[in-house]
Amino acid sequence: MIRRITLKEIANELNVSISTVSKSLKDSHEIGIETREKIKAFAKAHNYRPNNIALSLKNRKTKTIGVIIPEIVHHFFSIVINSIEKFSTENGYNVIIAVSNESFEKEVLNMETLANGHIDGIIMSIAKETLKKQDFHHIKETIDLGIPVVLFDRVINDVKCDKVIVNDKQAAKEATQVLIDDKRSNILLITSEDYVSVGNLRTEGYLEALKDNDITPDSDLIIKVKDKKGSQLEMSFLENELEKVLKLKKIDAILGVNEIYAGSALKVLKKNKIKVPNEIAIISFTDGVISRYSSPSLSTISQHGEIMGERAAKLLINKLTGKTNNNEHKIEIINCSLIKRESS
Amino acid sequence: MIRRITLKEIANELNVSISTVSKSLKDSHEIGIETREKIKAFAKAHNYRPNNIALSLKNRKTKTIGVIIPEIVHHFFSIVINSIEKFSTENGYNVIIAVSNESFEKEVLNMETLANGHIDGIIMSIAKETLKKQDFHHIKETIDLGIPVVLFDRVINDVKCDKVIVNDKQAAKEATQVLIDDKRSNILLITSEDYVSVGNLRTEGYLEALKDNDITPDSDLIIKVKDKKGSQLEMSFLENELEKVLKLKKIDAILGVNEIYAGSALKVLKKNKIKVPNEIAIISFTDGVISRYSSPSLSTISQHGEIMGERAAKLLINKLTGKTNNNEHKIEIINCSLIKRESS
DNA sequence: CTGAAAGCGCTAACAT
DNA sequence: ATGTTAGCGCTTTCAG
Repeated sequence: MIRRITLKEIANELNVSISTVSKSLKDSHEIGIETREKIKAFAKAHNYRPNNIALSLKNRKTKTIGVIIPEIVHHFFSIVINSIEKFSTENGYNVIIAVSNESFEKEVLNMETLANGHIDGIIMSIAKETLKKQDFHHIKETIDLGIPVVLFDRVINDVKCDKVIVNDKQAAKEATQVLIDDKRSNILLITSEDYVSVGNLRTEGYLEALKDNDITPDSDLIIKVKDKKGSQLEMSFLENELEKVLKLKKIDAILGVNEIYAGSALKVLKKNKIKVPNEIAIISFTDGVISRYSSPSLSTISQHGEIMGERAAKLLINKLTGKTNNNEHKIEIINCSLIKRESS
Repeated sequence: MIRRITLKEIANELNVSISTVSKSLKDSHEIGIETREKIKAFAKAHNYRPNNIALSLKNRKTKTIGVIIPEIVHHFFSIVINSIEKFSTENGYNVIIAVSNESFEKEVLNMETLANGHIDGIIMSIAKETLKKQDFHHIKETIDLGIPVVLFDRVINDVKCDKVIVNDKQAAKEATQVLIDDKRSNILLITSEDYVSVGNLRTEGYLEALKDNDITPDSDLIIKVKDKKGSQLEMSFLENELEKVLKLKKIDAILGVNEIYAGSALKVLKKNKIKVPNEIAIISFTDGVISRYSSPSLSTISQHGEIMGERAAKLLINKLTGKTNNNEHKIEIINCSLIKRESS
């Protein structure tokens, strides 16, 4: 951002006007071929680069997309980011990332900074704390300002914008059915607290599957992992609860709403010398690295993060380029798929 | 970026000049308390936000930092990013991310876009392909343009800039020594190809430890994982090689230069019913999620990604704010630490 | 105390 | 074919 040569300097050096330079560099036929070439040569020699900031000011767009995610050290979100980044770059957009760290305050702050700043639109997944508070004014305000927003994965109903989600409920139902078909009927669900939209939907799917098979749900068989600051704490909470259940009840399967829960559960089972999948089968959401490298490897429900990212980016860019109307709001639903590994 | 109210509009509404508005909003004492308050009230009522693009143009700085990493779906890099993001935000900087995906071309492209664009400085870790090609012109050019660059983890010598690295060689040596002290002398090293700086240093450390203990290195006991497009391929290469070695040689320990290698090795050992750590102990670089959730969990060498990120950001911001001279170049070395788990 | 004007780098409509 | 000018939104110096 320092000494790069400007149009003005080129103009001065060559004793022409700034606009002549500008036009020449755009190869405008308004300018005589001779001067044009001379100017282009000079510019190239001096490694001229247009100042994008000035362009942004003029065009009222920055060609960059803001992404707000709850966590980045997280397999699913990093996959999505990667995919957003890829698709956006291909379409001439930069990506700027902000992490809310599951905090409402930070999310609002991020939103403000991005909205006042160098972005044309926002793609986001909502922080847990925000979901809990049910306070979405920042998102609404951003949209009111005319900045398009696309929500993915953790979305909410009462904000009007494009959304990309996964068929959470259905996928959970199907996974549960797979376990039931495998003659397992005491299925433990490890889920998040109710306000987390996706956790909630997955819980519903689980319950529906039980109902369809005339299995009475047992509230002891549902562990809702309490949010703590720091995943370490959450995990020890989960481990304690699980130990308790194991003593209390006979269970033959576990459905986890994400792979950290399932991975931690697996550790507990091993500690208790319980055979997986013989005694207890496991299926989990999030097809990440834990699932693949644990042993036995975990059967998972892939949420297809790459597709999510790409769809979200596509929706946003379509809005940005005016391909879709600002008042229409699409909801794209991506179908999960079950990846069978050793744990089921 | 659409209808937000501008100074000009406020000025018109209130029949004052733009500069009066500007000054009032900055609470300048030049302006009478009365008009000042009136203007501030009006601005607040209309939710006035300064246009950061205009500010950037004026100040010739954007208050954003560009980060280029080889991969984002990667525990270590995501930790670093997270930390950079955190520290930068605290200091009033935004972070914009670009992923080279280990490709030289993409890295150069990213660099160009960032350098012409909305950033004041760059933090980066170099792509494998770039290391292989030994072509660093893009980095040098960026620096010549007056844009400060900080390199981390995968760095190179012949570029003059700040760097943050880890004592790779020493850490590898110490880890090897730990294995040797545990009466293991047939230690298999799983490393990357030579041009990857960190892999190379770690290999050196391994060799030195052997030498110090009068163990003759055996080239059969060094697997250099070939780069392939797609980590799946790399892993099957690694698995094949490892199977071969297991048949050929008696080994009692493995040192992996990252946790993916170690995790994959662990899978192979299990498949072959080899007891870890009894028959073969494992230590690996990268203290990530694989190490923690595999079983047995892996002893790892933590590279302290949070510290790296913070240091890198601090170095850059110090340059940006003029706290340090543009011509001095610091190299910060972070000490790894060995985290003992079940595999050793 | 308030305002006019220049300028950051660029584009584009409008002269010449 | 080339140049002048206004303007994107803001800050800041200098006049009034």
